[in-house]
Amino acid sequence: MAVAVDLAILTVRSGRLEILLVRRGIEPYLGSLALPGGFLASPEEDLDAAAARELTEETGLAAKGLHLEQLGAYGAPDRDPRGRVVTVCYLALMPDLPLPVAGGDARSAEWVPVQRVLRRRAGVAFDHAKIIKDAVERARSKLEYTTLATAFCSPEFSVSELRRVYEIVWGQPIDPRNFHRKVTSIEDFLVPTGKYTTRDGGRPAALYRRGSATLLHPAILRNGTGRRQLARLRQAR
Amino acid sequence: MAVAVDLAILTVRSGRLEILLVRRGIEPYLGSLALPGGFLASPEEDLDAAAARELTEETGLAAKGLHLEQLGAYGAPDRDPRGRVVTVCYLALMPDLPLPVAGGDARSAEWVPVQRVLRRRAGVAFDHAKIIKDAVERARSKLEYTTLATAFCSPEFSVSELRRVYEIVWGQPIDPRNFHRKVTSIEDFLVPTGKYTTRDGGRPAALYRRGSATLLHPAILRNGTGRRQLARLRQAR
DNA sequence: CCGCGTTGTCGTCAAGCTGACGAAAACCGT
DNA sequence: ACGGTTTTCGTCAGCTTGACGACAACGCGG
Repeated sequence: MAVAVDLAILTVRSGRLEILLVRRGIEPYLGSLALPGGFLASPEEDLDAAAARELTEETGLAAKGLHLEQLGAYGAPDRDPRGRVVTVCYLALMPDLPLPVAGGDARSAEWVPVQRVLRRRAGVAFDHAKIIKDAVERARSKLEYTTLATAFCSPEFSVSELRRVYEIVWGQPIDPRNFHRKVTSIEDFLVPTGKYTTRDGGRPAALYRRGSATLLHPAILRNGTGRRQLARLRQAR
Repeated sequence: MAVAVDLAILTVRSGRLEILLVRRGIEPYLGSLALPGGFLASPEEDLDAAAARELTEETGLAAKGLHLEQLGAYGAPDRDPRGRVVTVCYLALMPDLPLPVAGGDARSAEWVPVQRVLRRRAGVAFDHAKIIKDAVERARSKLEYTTLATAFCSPEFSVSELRRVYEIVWGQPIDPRNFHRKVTSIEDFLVPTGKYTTRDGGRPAALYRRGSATLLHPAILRNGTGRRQLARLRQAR
């Protein structure tokens, strides 16, 4: 039985959540889009190490420093026409970096808006649509209770850049003032650099670096599901 | 490369969180405790289906109705001395039911307090200690924001039985009055049966069934990490 | 049958968090 | 200098939370 490792690499780019897909150069699904990945290089290779290796091969970037976590194993018997393949999928988050065009592999890699995949406007190979759906949902929910959103930001970022990450990943607007109050009050989430930027126009924004915190307390909750939200909707009719 | 499916079956029993382990009847690790599990029965078997099958084999209970979710894949190259084995582990939660002694397999199954494993007072085979640690942590955190605690309860249960589940899994006391207010105010979490029980002594307690809700809003947070908790600790010195 | 311990349920209150929103600060380009 | 824009600080009502008092409703032992 074959074991493969696939990667769901997400980024926030040009105002959208996008995922890195490759155009397959071999059968099956020749020519369609698919998650980057491959079979284990050697029987001695650790799963996590294989994922890191693939990540470097596809993006040309050191896996070090990038967030990489296991998403889950997918093993429906008919998911690969070549036979039984179980794939262990990993989720990676990265800032919008220029990719060293077409990874080490001959296959060409491209950023695809996840909405295109989720709305079935872009067909993907195997059961990768389902995997991408899971990856996006994992990212969305992890923004709520971890500091993972900073993984989408460059090393130094402003509060509004962080807010834009939340808005784009969740697909809903967030009040800038309340967001600012919240994130700056969480200990060890953001550490000030003392520097300022005006790259968004307007008043200069303070730049921060990631702090040591990994869990958010209290969490930053999405709207739409909380009871307060529901109560308001009921009131408003 | 071999693919196995293992099970971390948790229950709340005699005031503790316990896990179902089997004593191995074959090498390697003959005689030690290990998670129940096995290799895929056939190349056509789905991972989820294999997990459900193992669950039935080991507990004699229909997997239907029990909570079963994937925990993750474990694939360190040296985790099995026989060679390269990737195992996909599943987490199952169940109420304290009498097991039809020693599952279908010849191996004997027994409930082991997780504390015994986590504190290394009970050695377990392979990398199963790590898996069990992950399973317990998953269960603990899922109690916070899902209705999963009811999976540890019998079909009809009182608020205090539910509270005891939280107290035992989290290992910390919870105020009965606040807990009662909270869980009864969450919509579709508990549906009253109209029946009452006195099995805990004292005033009869209303019996409830699981409601249709799966997510808790707002979440029931563990103590010890929230900022309010921290603030209080600082105050108290 | 009557107190008493036990457990379940309802209330109250202060403190904290959240969402909605006003307003000022500090930059840009014209 | 003057709007336009973005950032940041405040304010306020409404809700949730934790701590805790009070009472209800059982079983039990005397």
